[in-house]
Amino acid sequence: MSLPHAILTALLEKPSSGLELTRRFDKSIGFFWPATHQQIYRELGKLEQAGLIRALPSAQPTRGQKKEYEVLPAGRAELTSWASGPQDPKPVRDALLLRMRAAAVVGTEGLEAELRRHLDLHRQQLAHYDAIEKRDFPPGKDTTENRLRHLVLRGGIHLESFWITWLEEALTEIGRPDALRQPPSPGSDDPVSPSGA
Amino acid sequence: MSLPHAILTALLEKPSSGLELTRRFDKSIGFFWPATHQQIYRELGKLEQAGLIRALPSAQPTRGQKKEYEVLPAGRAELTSWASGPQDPKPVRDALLLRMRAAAVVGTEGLEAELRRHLDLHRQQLAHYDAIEKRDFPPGKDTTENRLRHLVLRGGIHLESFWITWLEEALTEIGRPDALRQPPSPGSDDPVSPSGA
DNA sequence: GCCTCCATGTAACACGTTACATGATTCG
DNA sequence: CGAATCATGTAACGTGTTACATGGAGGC
Repeated sequence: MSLPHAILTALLEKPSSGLELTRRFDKSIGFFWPATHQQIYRELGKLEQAGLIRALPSAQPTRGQKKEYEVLPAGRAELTSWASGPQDPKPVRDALLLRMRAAAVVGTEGLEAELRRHLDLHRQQLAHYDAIEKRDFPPGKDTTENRLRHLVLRGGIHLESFWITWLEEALTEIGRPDALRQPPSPGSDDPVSPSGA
Repeated sequence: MSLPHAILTALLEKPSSGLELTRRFDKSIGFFWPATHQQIYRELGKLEQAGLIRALPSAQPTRGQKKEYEVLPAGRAELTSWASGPQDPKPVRDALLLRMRAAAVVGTEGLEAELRRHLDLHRQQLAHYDAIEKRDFPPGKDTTENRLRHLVLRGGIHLESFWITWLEEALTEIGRPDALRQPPSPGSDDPVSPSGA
């Protein structure tokens, strides 16, 4: 139930058409909630039907014609309530950690190269965020909205830094002398808990 | 395409029935790839049909009767290939960051309490991981498999630490003198980029 | 016999992903 | 007028989520 709220947020920041939203997602909200244009059109339809947004009257409803949306009071209320209520954090779901776990069973072939590749990608992303931070959040301009948006960006920065740190640790570790022998014995005991419980 | 591979990994570690898998997921693989029993049964069916696993002959196929699976050579091959090939990291998708962004538009009511709550949850999870680390990865026992599994766990530990750090930073920041005034002006400019580009 | 727990499963829906279809506008 | 681009959409599918259904085994 997050995409509709992401869209409401974006529309409150600035009324837009579907494609405009898509592009704006790609360079800001989409960093922590990506969405394709198909998802966005689908949600815009639902939000309009639910009476949370409406198409600006200026636009004709013919196909291929730009259609701008704005948030209605009910939409703002819905967003406010969603943003202020409790919501548990969603558990992590990460394929790289999983593949590492698989490598413990079927062998580490190709693993080191993959870790290096990911390390590089995360460094690029971090550089990207750093550039945005320099550009958009210079000292001063200290409004409440900006502080909050800055915090979100710093979340992204910390997250990329986490990956970089961990990947470097992992590369060091699997590079150590005896750590690169091939597939281990089958039938070893349970995942994180060889000692039970 | 990750759940089937998570299941193959778990089954290689130890042949199991659906419920056993579910329980083992809950305390190890599920930390970074959660799955409910319904998902697991569904995938077990697909994997069996695809010829990657098979039910152990000892078990009868009546409803309500335990059914154990083991991985076939084709399954191991599939897992090996999946674990060694390239796969781009999936972009982040996090509701708390999103809600913070929304709060920049509709106001910060309830935000601080929610941040504290999350902080607490992440501290608990970190404590949990720390306990597992102490129990399962004492110095020594330095096989390749254990090193890899330890690295995965350390990934979880780093990740929780990231959240704790960031949440503490956020709480400090929104606690600062002028940062808690109510809803900001509507119609402010673009998300991360008030200055454009 | 009844309740509880173990175990396997069905059904329906929500959401994300990918590929493709179609109309409008602009520019050479 | 033809091609490229902008813009909105359809369709089909994979996976995750939630609620519920069914059968067997053991204890009281």
